[in-house]
Parts: sequence; C-alpha cells; structure tokens
Amino acid sequence: MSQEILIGLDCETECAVDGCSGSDCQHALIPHQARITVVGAYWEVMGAPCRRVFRDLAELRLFLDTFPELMILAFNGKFDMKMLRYHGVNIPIERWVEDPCLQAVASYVKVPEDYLQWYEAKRKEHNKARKKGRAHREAGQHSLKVLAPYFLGVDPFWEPEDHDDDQYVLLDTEYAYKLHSVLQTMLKEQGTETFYREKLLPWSRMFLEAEERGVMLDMDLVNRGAAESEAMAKEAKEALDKLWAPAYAAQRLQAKAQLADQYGAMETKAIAKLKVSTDERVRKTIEKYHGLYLQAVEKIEPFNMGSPSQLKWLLRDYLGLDIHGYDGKESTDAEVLERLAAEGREDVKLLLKYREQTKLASTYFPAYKEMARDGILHGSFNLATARTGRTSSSNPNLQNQPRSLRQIFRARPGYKLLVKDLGAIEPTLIAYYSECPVLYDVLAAGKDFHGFNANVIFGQDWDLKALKKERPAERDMAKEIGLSVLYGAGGTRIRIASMKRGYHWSDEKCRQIASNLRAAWPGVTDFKRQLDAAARAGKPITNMFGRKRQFTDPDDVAMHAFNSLIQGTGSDLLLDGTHRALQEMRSKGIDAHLLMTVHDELICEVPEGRAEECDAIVTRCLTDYKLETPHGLVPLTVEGGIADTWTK
DNA sequence: GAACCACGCGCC
DNA sequence: AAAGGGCGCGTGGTTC
Repeated sequence: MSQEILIGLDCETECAVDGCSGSDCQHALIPHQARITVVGAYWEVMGAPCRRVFRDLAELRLFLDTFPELMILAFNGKFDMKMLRYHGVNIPIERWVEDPCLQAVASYVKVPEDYLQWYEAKRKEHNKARKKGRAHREAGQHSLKVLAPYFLGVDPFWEPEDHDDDQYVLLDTEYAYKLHSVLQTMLKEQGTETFYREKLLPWSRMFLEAEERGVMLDMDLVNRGAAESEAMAKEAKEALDKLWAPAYAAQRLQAKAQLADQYGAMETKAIAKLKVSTDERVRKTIEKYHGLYLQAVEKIEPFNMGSPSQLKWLLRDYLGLDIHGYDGKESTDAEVLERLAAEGREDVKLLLKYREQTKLASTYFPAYKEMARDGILHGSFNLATARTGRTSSSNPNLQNQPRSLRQIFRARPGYKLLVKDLGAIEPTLIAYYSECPVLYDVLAAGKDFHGFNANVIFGQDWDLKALKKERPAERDMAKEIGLSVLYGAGGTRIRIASMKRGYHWSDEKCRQIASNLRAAWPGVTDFKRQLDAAARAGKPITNMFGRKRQFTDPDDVAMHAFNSLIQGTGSDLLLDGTHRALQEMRSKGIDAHLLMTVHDELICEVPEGRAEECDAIVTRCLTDYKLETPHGLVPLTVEGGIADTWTK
C-alpha cells in the first residue's frame, strides 16, 4: 500500500452571473453562481516543494484519480470541496483530511487584537493605493490573510488585479500547507489537536454534506407570501401616507425654508463679491441663485419611513410623542413603537405592520427566490466565525428564519423532516458546570424552572404545578427575567421586562430582585465568580468536548467567559450528538441527511418509512451524555418530532 | 461610487 | 459593583 501524501489545494473563484455588477457581489461564494478560475496545488516530496496549477478541471480530476495516495489539505476546505464537487471534480469528502482554518479555530492561541488592528490599517492603506480590481475585505481572525503573516512571519499579501494569477494561487496554497505544520505542533502542545481532528473536521464535513443537500422550499408558498407581504407593506404605507400627509408637508416646508436660507446666504455673499455692482448684474445673480434654489427644491426627497432619523423627527418633533425606550434612550425600535401602539396610536400600529412586512418582503422572500436553485435552498454554515464556538450561517442565514415562514421549508417527496431541539440546554449546562444544588434540584426533579423564578421575583410561594395555568403572564415575565439574570443581566434588564408589562418598579426594587435571583442560585453565582477569576488569570477554559478558549484581555472577561462556555458547549453537544446520530443512521443503511442546525436544534431529512427509527436514534444520541455532578446526573431532554414542514 | 457605521430586526 | 451573550442582513446616511 502506498503511503498517503498531503497535497494542499486552493480554488480561486469568480462571479459567473451574467450582467452582475454588484460591488458587494457574493456570487463567487455560491457554487452555482461561481466559476472556478484556477486551482493551485502545493505539496512536498522529501522536503522539496512541488507546485502545480490547474485551469482545466478535467485535468485536476485525472490527476487526483491517478494518485489516490494524495490526501487533501485545504484552508476552509469545506468551500473548496463544495466548489470542486459541484463543478464535477468528485472528491470523496474523506479525502479532505487537514484544514488549517479549523486548526486555527481549535487553537486557543489567537492572532492578538493589536496585530489584527495593524493588519486592518495595512489593508486600508493597500485599498487606497489600489487602482483597479476588487477591494480587500476585512480579514477575520481565522483568515489565511492574517494567520499566515502572524504564524509564518511572512509579509501580508494581497490578491493581484488579475485574479487568476498563477503566483498568487500558489502562494495561498503554500501558506496554507505550511501553516498546517506550524499549527499542528501548537495544537499538540495545547491539547487541542483531538478537538480539531475528531470534532471540528468531522463536523465541517457534516456541514459540507448538509449544504450540498440543501432544503426544499415550497415555491408556491414563497411566491404567494412574497406577493402578500409586498401588498401588505404597500397597504400599510399608503394608509400611513394619508395619516401623515400633514407631517410630510411640514417636513417639506421646513426643508424649503432651510434651502431658502442656504441659497439666500449664498446669494448675499455673491452680490457682495460683485466687482461691478450694476442693477443688471445684481438682478442676474438673484436670478441665478433663485434658479438653483428651485432646482434644489425639486430634489427634496419625500419622507422616508424607512429612515430612523426621519421617523424620529416625525414621532418626536412633529407629533410630540415620547420615544424614550425603557432603557432611557430615544429610539424608534419595536419596543418603543409597541408601547405607543398600546397607548392607542393607530398610526404607530400601522408602522409596526409596515416594518414587519417590509422585513419579510426585503430580506426573506427575495433570498428564497434568488438563492434557491431548482427549489432547493443551500445555505452555508461556518464553524470559524462565532467566538463562542457556535456555528453561524450565511448566504442565506438559515438560523434566523422567521417562525411564521417555517412552513415554507418542506421535506422532499418520500421523506420527512425530523426536527429536534435540546430542551433548556443552557440552564442544563449551567447546572452541570456550576454544580449548583438548587438548579440541579429544579432540573433533575423536573420542576418548573420559570415558575421557581416567578416566586423569587414576586416574593410569593405560588404552587409550581399550577402556576403555568393560573399565572401565565407572571410566569412569562419570569422566563424572560430569570434566564437573563442567569446569563448575567442586572436591574436594568428587569426594569425593562417589567415596564413592558405595565409594572412601575423602582431601580432599587429591580436591583433587589436581581440580587435575590442571584442568591436563589448560589452555586451559579459562585461558579461565575471562579470562572471569571480563572479567565482573568489567562487560564484557558476547557469544555467537556475539549474546546478551549483563552482570554488575553482581563477587561474583556466580564460575562464573556461564562456565556462562551455555556453557548459553546451547547453548540458542541448538538453537533457531536448530531454527528453520532448520522453515523449510526448511515451504518444502518438509512438514507438520512442533515439539512441544518440552529444552535440547539437540528433538522434532518429522513425516509418516511424509517422516520420513527431515526427519531429514536437522534433522541438517544442527543441525550446520552453523562452530565455528572456531586448531586447526580443532570438530565438532558429533547423535544420536537417528525413533520412534513419545519413547524412543530 | 465604494467603504463604513448605526440602526433595526430576524433567530438562538 | 455591575454587566446578558451570540450571529447575518437590509436600509439609510455619512465620508472619502
């Protein structure tokens, strides 16, 4: 058997959409809207560098087929693999075995903040000097642009004007290849290599397949919904235009007066400057500036209710409304508008409706229409963006889809969607890490966590079993406040939550409630203190999956260490469980696919006939972690089930 | 015209 | 002592 050899590959892509001229065009990132211009390859034989450039993908395919001992190293390989596989180079995902980007994610030693800032300054300098070609975008802490100069000590490098330059693609590939061995040594020393190899890499492969599979949309619903939201937004706007016509007129008058002042001043100045001040010259000057004034009046923009600053003027200055939020700051956000609407402002109700519908009509429906190919939406999932270790999603972001639109996401014919989410995962993990006896008791005994908080907040001793039915409003408020305080919120947050519901509690009372809640979870408060101290001392914080994060700025620790640990662990637990479930389903010959994850939720597509079986496997894999504490195991729970669409 | 920022809002 | 955190995207508005 021939020995495996690592080969670094890097794809350069460009926008392949006819007539696209968008400056912030993302098409080069979307397989079916991109073209691969060139692929660079770099490897070493007995320490000697070998380089090769492929412009013909058939040639690359032949090359890879001919040398099966070549295993692939690629920086953010999910992207390159996706591009290559989409464009006909059918590389099995198992052949992608190294990814320096994921190594950098696993490493708790990061590129320092001041280096990033230095690089940022360099980048801006370069962009300014650039004559043509695309500007360089901000480089994140896990980008090759930053990692290579920092860890390899090479100069910052920039893409050439002609994008398929041989030298450039080879440089990229070589840096990725060399970065790999530097980081490999680092990860070994840190004890993070296993996390990289056994967790991040398999997860990234898992997302590669999820992205390739994509999720089916009900395009009839999309088209209907798009038309409907546009119509409703238009309707709300027209009604508002009528109600606010006097305000628009006033704004216009004000703008005209301002222009009159402005041009009047210019006119006076010009007349004063006249060398020969004949009546004729003066008359001409006046005519000139009056003409300019009239031109400017023509150009006065109509009132734009999409502009927060204009809205502020209308609501506050013209209508005389109080637009202070519960945090004391002026704003036109939903919180302020909802208060005004509750006070009976019909126009503000319409504005809220307008906002809601324009959000759908400008953000979500267009994305479905433009980004779905053949009715299938292929989002992208990123393991290297969120500092906590959560995944993020983009192009489009599948993790912020409005609940009201989720029926658009459907299972393919013959399949079902298996939608499962981890129940109260964050309180569960807080109980595990903090070993707080009270929190453990509430969760282990299946008591009502929010009801418990309601009693603390209202100073009552209500029956926990009956509270959900008898005092839903109080429980709902406790849900918001209790979780917030557990995550670190204070009195301000409580004031906001209570004022929203019509309470008028003093700052002092709110601070007292926050303090009472912290005292109600003594273990949590202690643990947070200890964790903060460790983080401030620069100690890397390790979670149960081997993910490590270090804080280098002691001032940045407040709340971050704790939230990062909890969020990151929740995310890791979901991904790990999902990955194991998929392996098991595949090993049983089930044609199951992951479609997406949303932090504590997964959506799989499973064959109709085996959906129950899959449900059982997923449920078991998500709950079989042993969350041991001195008081016993903290139970993990899973909710959700089998459906045709993404709804519960 | 491009880059950047603030705001607002969808989700967890 | 006090403090929620994490994302991506569209729009308006400013600046170079």
